[in-house]
Amino acid sequence: MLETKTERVCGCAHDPATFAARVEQSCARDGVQLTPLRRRVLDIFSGSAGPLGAYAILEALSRREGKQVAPPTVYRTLDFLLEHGFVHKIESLNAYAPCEHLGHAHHGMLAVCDACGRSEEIEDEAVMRAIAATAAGSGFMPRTVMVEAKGLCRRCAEREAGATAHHRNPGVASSTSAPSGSRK
Amino acid sequence: MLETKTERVCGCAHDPATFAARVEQSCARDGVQLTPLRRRVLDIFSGSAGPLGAYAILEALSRREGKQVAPPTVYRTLDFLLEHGFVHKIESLNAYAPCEHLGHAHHGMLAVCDACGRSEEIEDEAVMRAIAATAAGSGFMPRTVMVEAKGLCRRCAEREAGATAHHRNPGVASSTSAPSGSRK
DNA sequence: CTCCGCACTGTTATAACATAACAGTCTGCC
DNA sequence: GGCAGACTGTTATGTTATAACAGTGCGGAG
Ligand SMILES: [Zn+2]
Ligand SMILES: [Zn+2]
Ligand SMILES: [Zn+2]
Ligand SMILES: [Zn+2]
Repeated sequence: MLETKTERVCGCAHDPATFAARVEQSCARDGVQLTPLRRRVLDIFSGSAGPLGAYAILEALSRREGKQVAPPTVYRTLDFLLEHGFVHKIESLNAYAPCEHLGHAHHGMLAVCDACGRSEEIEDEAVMRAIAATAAGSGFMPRTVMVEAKGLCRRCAEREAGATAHHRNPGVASSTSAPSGSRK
Repeated sequence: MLETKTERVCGCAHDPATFAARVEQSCARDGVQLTPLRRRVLDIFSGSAGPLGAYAILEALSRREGKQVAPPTVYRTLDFLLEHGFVHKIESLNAYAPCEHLGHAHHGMLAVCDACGRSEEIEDEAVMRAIAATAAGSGFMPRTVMVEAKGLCRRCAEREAGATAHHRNPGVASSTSAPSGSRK
């Protein structure tokens, strides 16, 4: 919610605040039906600093609508967004994150920060080629491939390095827990 | 349960039937405590043709013990096996599979067959190097990496190719559902 | 215009996956 | 004996996801 715009190699703007608007344009262009409900869920993603669990979305939605929303409503919306590649599921977190590379037929590697809970989607043509090659070598024909890494994002890694340099702090900065409805 | 021994590049025997015995040896060598309960769970893995969900293990265990077993019993056993690298969790399936590369400090890619439900663990030094490089390029410091592929294993791919060649069968061979407690 | 199908949403109930918290047992050590 | 630690049992509950069916609104065929 504090972070905006980070430049990447691919050159596209990943400003979370404009995520919903960009998806909206994409839908208009492709004749895909972006209903009010779906749009509200996109807004919720736009306003989040990290991946969201289905039930976190459910709560945000309930707050926004002023009345209780049921799980299938959320899961159906997520199905729609997943099918169209507007969001990705992070399996190791049971959470969902907005796609940061809308439009590219990217094959993304998801990197999740253990410290701040944010996720980022890294372009990785080389990784996917390596995986395809390895799979082919064993006779396996992949249809979908998922790569998820956990570790420290640049910001958190730098902050931690600084902390240890200053006062030899052994405790990990994990009091800064995940920003939104996911645990583990 | 029908399949035995498949030879791989790495040269180690992956016979599921001997999985429990091999883990047992490993524990004896390392002074790790392999209790009867843990051993029974290993046996259950040995007797399975594919990944097992926690509740599938629970049921198998309950049957074997003759009395109802509770979830924590299973999850604690799985924790033990995971910690020691004897089994892996397949996040995209919420299921667990025996390690096929006991002993190697492997970094495995898990390949799950959509048709027969089996999983295999493929060695992939190159993939892990590519991932590390990609991550480094974006400033991310990975601690753990997960690679999961879904598609067709060699056997199923061949069978399907044969089927389509013979009578132009459009229906996927998905009636041959997953072998054990997992869906999706 | 009417009827129908289709896409979307609402609602209730339940399935599937996972953990918290506390109690009991056994074993080895002081 | 008394105690600590590792393991297991037990009860209850939390979290994630889906099944099944009902209602609504809209556009096109007849
Ligand atoms: Zn993406
Ligand atoms: Zn971070
Ligand atoms: Zn392994
Ligand atoms: Zn197969």
